Amino acid sequence: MPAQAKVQASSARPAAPATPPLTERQEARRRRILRASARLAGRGGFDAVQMREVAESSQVALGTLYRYFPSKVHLLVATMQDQLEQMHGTLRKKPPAGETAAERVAQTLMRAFRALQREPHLADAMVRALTFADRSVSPEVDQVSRQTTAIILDATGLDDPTPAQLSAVRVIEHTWHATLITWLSGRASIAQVKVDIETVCRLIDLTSAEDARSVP
Amino acid sequence: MPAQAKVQASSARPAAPATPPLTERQEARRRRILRASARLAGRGGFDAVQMREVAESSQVALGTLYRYFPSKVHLLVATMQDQLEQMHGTLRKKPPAGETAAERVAQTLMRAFRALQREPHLADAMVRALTFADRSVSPEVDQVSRQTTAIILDATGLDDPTPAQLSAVRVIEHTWHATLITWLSGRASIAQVKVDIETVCRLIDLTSAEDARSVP
DNA sequence: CGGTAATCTAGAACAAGTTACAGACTTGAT
DNA sequence: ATCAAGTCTGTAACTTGTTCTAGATTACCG
Repeated sequence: MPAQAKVQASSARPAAPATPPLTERQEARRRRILRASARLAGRGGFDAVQMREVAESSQVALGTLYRYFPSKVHLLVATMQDQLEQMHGTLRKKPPAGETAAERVAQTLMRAFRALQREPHLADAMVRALTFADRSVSPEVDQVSRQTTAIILDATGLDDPTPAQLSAVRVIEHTWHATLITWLSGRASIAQVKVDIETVCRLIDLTSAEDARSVP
Repeated sequence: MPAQAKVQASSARPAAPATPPLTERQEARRRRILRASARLAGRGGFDAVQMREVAESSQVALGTLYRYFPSKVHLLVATMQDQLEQMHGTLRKKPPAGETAAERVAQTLMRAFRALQREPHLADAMVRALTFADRSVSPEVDQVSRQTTAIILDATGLDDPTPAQLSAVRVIEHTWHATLITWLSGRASIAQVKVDIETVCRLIDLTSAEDARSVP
């Protein structure tokens, strides 16, 4: 185990744990790496993101790449964080129109789904990395999870979710990832994905209705 | 691409596609490999299943191992098929006691969950392989999916599920895998897993109620 | 039984993730 | 401006999944 201080992700995230601030050049390196990663993933998916090539493509030595991102999975999960942030920004701009929370969430997720469809290889690389991640990547995966939760909660319009609603959101999130993977590996059609997303989203209305009933 | 005929899985599965029958020694080899795979996975999880070691441990040459299972992921997915079959057998013996279908499914899944808990490393290896699998493993992954669906449908007691119910079952299945992974990577407690499983299982009752209403 | 095609073995070779290391470059404090 | 500590670079080495090859062995057919 090397005793060097690990460079951690840092950007517009609010609750970042004690991260030594990066210099401008370091921030620039980090961005170059993430950009190269996304570009390569956009071509052949997970396998096309080769660490040597990422390093070369972002004009950074291999050792440096590993200092910034301690493994390929870390790199791809960070890439996903990055893309999710952008997506959250985009989705915020056009809030979903729907009667029920379920409709709004389903609509938002399908919108996100279509965005990812445009770059299926990139989506593949990111989601595979996410579900393949082991304990050593937990903090980063958690961060992605929080970001996704935020997107879903945004769509519901809820601002003080109950535990039951949070559970529903987690289930929706899981379903979103799983359907994405299933579609990416060609085992489900878009139509089926849509149906399943809509099915799971009803859990939001279900839990909301019950909470309303039990707190008169 | 090698032009050799690929040896395919074959055991008590009903709808196996044209698979040349294996000789006794071949069947024995296949079992030795699966046993070694499960044993190694039971120790260190995904990483501990090293192809050379599986080969050595099952007294088979590396090339032969690859003839039976064309990649590590194929091997682990096949291992999962194998374990699932056993588990389905076990679960059948004690049908779940519960008022609603949702309760019975949740109970069955938690029972399966506890079974996997006993060998967390093995579970880790299998589920990680399952979600990491790419298109080339689709048939095998589909088979695992069908097996899981069968377990869930068994628990519901339904014998002629509607499309809406099948969608609910898929969502439940996805949630089961995802919660398993989340628990295995230490990002969720058993309590949370239980809550989420119970949450998603209500979809079964929900869809059943609606189908009943629309077909008076 | 004899022959032939398929299968198996042992081991080398290759690919990509990861680690190690020596020397050059930056940064920050004095 | 200078020095010490920390970073970055270039490169080689190591690990493990995967492929390849040549030569045994086995299974099957007449």
